[in-house]
Amino acid sequence: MAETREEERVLGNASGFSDLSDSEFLELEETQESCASISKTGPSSELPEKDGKLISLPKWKRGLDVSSPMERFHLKYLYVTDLSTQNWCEQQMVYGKEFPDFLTPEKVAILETGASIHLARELEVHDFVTIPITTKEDAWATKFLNILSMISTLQSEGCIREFPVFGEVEGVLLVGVIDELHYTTKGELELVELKTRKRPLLPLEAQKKKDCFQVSLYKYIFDAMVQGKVTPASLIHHVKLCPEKPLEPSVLRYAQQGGFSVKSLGDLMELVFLSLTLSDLPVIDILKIEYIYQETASVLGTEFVAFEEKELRSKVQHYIAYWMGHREPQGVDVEEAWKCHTCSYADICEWRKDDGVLRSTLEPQAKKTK
DNA sequence: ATTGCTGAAGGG
Repeated sequence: MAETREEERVLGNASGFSDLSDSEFLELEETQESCASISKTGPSSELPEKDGKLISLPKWKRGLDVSSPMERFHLKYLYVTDLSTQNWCEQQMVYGKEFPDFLTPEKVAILETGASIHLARELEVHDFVTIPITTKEDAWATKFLNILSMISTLQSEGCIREFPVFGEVEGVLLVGVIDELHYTTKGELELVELKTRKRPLLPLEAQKKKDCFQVSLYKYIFDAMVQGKVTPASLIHHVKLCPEKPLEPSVLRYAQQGGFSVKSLGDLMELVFLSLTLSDLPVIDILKIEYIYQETASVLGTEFVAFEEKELRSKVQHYIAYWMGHREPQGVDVEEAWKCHTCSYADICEWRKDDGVLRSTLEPQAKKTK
């Protein structure tokens, strides 16, 4: 059941789209895979050498490099979880971008278990239909179709899962997915973020802090979307989308099946903008995090997060400053050096070696300049 | 080739 990048799932019948059979899409999917597979390259081959030295970029690119991390990593946007990882340890997040797939098998297993629990919950509220896509315009169009159907499901049935959000923050586009949105019996819009845990223990304060930051960021972006602050133009600019580029026929057909008379991505974006702002969607009233034990699914703890916009904004400003190249990345303070114990990059971490953790123990006042 | 590019989250 491996999925490829050339296909994209959209919501199935449960959400108001008419009943196109899965088999029809599956057939298309096979055809697509066979012709697109050659263009697919493997994961980055930039791995640490045996002697422990890192090779991140070819030598010719080093030294003269004055570009921002956004440019260096060829990023058009960031994920919400990039920033929450950055909240945990900025240096670790940077290594994660430089050397993806650096996780231990144990960690991978925990993450996979978490992912499958999330998937099972998503399947409780809607089905998947597979649609072949070829361009990023197709991918975004599929996302928009999902948003349109989810808005109507939320307003009619009161609960949706895996709602995509995006918006420009501090000059950078942030993209993410909200686990769950539902109306409470009091009619308030509540966000739920589910966190599964390997061991039946409550999260540490640092973990909670990071998760609170994550859900606060979701609210910030979602609210901006329903308030009309996220415009098609901004998205086109950041993602460098071509709103007039022809969409894959399968995507167009699916849009029409859903009753959306759009002929281009541009049309679809306008429709999403209108739907977001004119569907009487409220801002998010309640932010809730639920920690559950992976093995039994029993609830270990529930956190209600007080949304502090100013505090959130100043954190985001600080994080984005790194991405824009306005400051160097930093690792954790010595008080949080325990985080290094479970970090995949501890062995190669330059922050640990020189100016980071040790600096604050050895030379609390005077910073050494390299 | 000096040129390019992205399901997001997954847990600690």
